[in-house]
Amino acid sequence: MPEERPYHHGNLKEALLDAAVELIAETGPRGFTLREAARRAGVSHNAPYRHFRDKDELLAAVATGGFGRLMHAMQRAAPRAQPIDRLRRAGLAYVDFALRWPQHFAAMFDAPWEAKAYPECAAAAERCFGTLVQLVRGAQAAGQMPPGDPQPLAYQAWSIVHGISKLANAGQLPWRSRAAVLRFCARTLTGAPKPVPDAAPRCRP
Amino acid sequence: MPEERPYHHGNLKEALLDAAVELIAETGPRGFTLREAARRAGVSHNAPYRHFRDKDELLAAVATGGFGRLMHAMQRAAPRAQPIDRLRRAGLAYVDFALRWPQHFAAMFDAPWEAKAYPECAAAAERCFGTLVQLVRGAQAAGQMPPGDPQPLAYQAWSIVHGISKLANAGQLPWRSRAAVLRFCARTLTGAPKPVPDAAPRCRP
DNA sequence: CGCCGATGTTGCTTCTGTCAACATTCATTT
DNA sequence: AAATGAATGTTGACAGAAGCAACATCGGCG
Repeated sequence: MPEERPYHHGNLKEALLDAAVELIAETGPRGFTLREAARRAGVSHNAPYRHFRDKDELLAAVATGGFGRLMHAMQRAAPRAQPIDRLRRAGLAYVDFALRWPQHFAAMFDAPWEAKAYPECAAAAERCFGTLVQLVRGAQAAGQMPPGDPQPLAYQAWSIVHGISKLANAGQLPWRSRAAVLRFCARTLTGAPKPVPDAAPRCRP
Repeated sequence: MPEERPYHHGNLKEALLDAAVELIAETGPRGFTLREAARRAGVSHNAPYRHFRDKDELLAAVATGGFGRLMHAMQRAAPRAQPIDRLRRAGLAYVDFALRWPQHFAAMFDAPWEAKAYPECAAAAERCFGTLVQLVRGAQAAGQMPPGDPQPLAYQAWSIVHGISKLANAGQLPWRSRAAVLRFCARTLTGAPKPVPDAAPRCRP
């Protein structure tokens, strides 16, 4: 196996993706630069064009990878807990992911008006959402969520964790530690203090 | 009052802000360019530096204005309805704002890791959140929300509408019309189908 | 009337994305 | 085994943008 990269480097595509992820983690999607990624991969400023049509395609590839990681993080969360708890843990995993790699997360969801042109990325996002729907379905089957179409419920759950993630990353939430934000998220997901509760009379045993 | 701008244009700062808002609405914060803003304002590419330290400061000013508009939109929402309904309407106004000016909304919340350096912008965001807290307080006073510290409740409400706004703008929600997204938001805020209900033994008379 | 600070302009330098032309290597075919 | 063509990388160019410096123009001050 050729460990030396005399001229053809071997797996530039992977190296570029890694460099891009690293760069984005450091300086954000905005500070990210094709040339700097090439520099870090040890190739000339034009080598990336042999593997990606343009800058946006590399960004899209990074986002695609992010959706994969996010999906696995959600799937790994408490795989043998009660279905409803699996869903909650998956939500916490979502927020945890967003807080650990805020820039990567931003690359996945910001500047999407053009990302729509990358079907692989859209498919990865779709799969990611699909696991959420599956989790909701599980909770429904266990009678822990109201029956019916799971999609609206999944979208609602997604909205909550996504909102917390985005606001936290934007520095708009008052908690500074990841643990504190996750506690807030857990409290919100448990629904103890319903965000905007129904005005109907509450049942208290 | 000098209506002519022979050499000194009179109110370049305002004109630049307007041009920037317009430009951002067209091409997004990413496509935004200081030089193009200057071009639209009819001045040379370096005139903006007399009014803003750099590109980011102009962006921050645009974001600051956005927070003001958003706040007013929330305050205008159903000013004489039931407190809990005022809160819901304010949430809908939030999402409506985000959907109507997605790029402006993005300028307010994306790339914030650096926006923190602009105290005016942070203050505007703070005021914006403050009106939300006030609305929650009103609902609490009317007995329509659980008593206690209104801040966590306000943050939860904010997270929901923010999540819906961001996902919708990212094209991740399935509804294509603004009205449909707003209906989804209204349903979510009414809380009829709780997103992730408590797993604790349910009280059923 | 002459000076000064504010505002606007022209002209650079550096960096980036992208195109075009050229170089190197590998695999395959003869 | 030598040659050839497709991948893959490299060098060099150009346009556009951010930002710095030096210069120009204007209004208000003595």
